[in-house]
Amino acid sequence: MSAEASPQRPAHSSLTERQEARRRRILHASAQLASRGGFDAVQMREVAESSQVALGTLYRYFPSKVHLLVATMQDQLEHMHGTLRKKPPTGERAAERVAETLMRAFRALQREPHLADAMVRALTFADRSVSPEVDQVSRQTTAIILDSMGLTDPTPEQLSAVRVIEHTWHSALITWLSGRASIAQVRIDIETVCRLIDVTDPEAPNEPPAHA
Amino acid sequence: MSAEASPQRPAHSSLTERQEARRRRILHASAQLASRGGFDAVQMREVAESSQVALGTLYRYFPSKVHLLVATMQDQLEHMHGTLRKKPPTGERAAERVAETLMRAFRALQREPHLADAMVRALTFADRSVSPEVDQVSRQTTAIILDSMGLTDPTPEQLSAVRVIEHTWHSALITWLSGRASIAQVRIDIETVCRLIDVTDPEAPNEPPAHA
DNA sequence: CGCTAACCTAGAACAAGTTTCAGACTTGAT
DNA sequence: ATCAAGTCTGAAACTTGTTCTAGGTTAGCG
Repeated sequence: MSAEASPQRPAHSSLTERQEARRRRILHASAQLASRGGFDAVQMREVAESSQVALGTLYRYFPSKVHLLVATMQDQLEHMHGTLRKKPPTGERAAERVAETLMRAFRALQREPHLADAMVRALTFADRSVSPEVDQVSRQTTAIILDSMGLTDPTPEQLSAVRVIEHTWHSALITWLSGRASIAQVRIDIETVCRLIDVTDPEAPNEPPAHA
Repeated sequence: MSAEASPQRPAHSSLTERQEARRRRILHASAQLASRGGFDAVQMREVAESSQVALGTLYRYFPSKVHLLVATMQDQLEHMHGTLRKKPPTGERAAERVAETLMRAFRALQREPHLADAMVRALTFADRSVSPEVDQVSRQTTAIILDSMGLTDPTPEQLSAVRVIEHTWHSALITWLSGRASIAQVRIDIETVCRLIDVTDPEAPNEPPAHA
C-alpha cells in the first residue's frame, strides 16, 4: 500500500514563516542524508530528527519517502537550472549544445553520486500518487533542454525528440548509478540520442555528421 | 540495507528436480500475484505460501524481492522472445521492424499491466546487488532488438543506437505505467527513437524519412 | 484576553521486507 | 544402511516506511 492524498498538504505557498522554515529544514536534511548513503540512507525517522520535526509532521509535509525525494529533486533541479543558465553552452549545432548541457549536469551529479542515486531511484520508482510532482520534474527538465537548444516554440516533432532525450537521460543515469555502465558510455548514449535533434531540426542541414 | 550475497544461490543449473520444481513454483506464484496487483501485491510471505515453500527458502532462491521480480522478468522475456521469433516483423527498413517489434511487445504488456508494473519497477529500482541479473535482462532485450533488425554483427554505432532505444523503451514504459503518458505517446516515442537506426545504418539511404 | 480550528509533538502501533534459528528432512558418498 | 553436509521448515525477531492517538501549541479573530 502506498501513501494517498493527505488532508491538505501545504502547497509550498501560503505557509507561515515557521512552516516554510520547517519545509526547508526537511529538504535540507533529506539532501544531506541522501548525499551520505543514497536512497537507503534517507530514513524517515532520521530525516524527522535531523530537521527537528515530529515524524507525523514530516508526513504531513511529504506524504511518503518518494514524495520527499522527488521534492528534493525539484529543489536541486531549480538550483541547477539557475547555474546552467549562467553559462549557456557554446556548441554550434543544437544537438551539441544539448549534449554539452546534459554532460555538464551529469558532471554535477557525479560530484554527489549518492544524492543522485536517491533522487533518480525515487523518480523512477514513483507510482501514480506522485505523478503530479514527477511531472513537474519532467517539465523542468524539458525546460532546461529547450533552453539549451535556444528554442521558444518547438515543433511537435522536436518535442518528441526532447522526450526521447529525457528518457535516455534518466535511464542512462540509472545504468550508471547501478554500476552497469561507465561514465564514458553515458556520454556516448547522450551524444547518440542528441543526434535526433539534428534529424528533427527543420533549420539545420539534413546530413548526419559523418565525423567531420 | 539491502540483500547481499547469499551463501550460494542455486545457479539455475545443477539443481535437483525438486529444487527446479520449487524454483518454478516460486516464479509462477510471483507472476500470478504481480498480475493481480503489481509490485505492491507481490508480498514475500504470500509468494512463499502460494508456492508452498518456507519464507527462508524463498530467500535462499531469490535474495530479495527485487531479485525475484527481475528473475520473473527474465522468465517472461524468454517466453516473449520465442513468441516474437515466430512471426518476424515485416517492415522494410530496420527502423520500422524494430518499432513494430517493440510495439508488439508493448501490446503484450498492456494485456497484463500489473505484471508489467511489477517487473519494470523492479528493474529500474534494482541496486548494484542485482546488476548481474539486470544485465542479463538487458542482453536479452538487446538480442530481441538486434534480431528484429536482422543484424548479426552490428557496428559500435549501431550498438549505441540500440542502447538508446532500450533506454527509451524502459523509460517510456515507466511513464505509461505511472499514468503520465498515453499509449499513443509511447508509440510516438518509440517511433521517434527508432529513427536513430536509420541514422546509423551504413546500408540505408541517408535521407531522414520526411513523410513519404 | 479567550476561543476555536488547525497544527505540532511524542510515542505507540502496524505492515511488509529481511534475517535468524532450532530442528526435521534429503542427498551423496562410503 | 549410515553418516555428514547441505536443505527445508515454521516461527519469531528485527528494520524501516507508514498510520494512529492523545495531548500540547499556535494563529487568527472576536
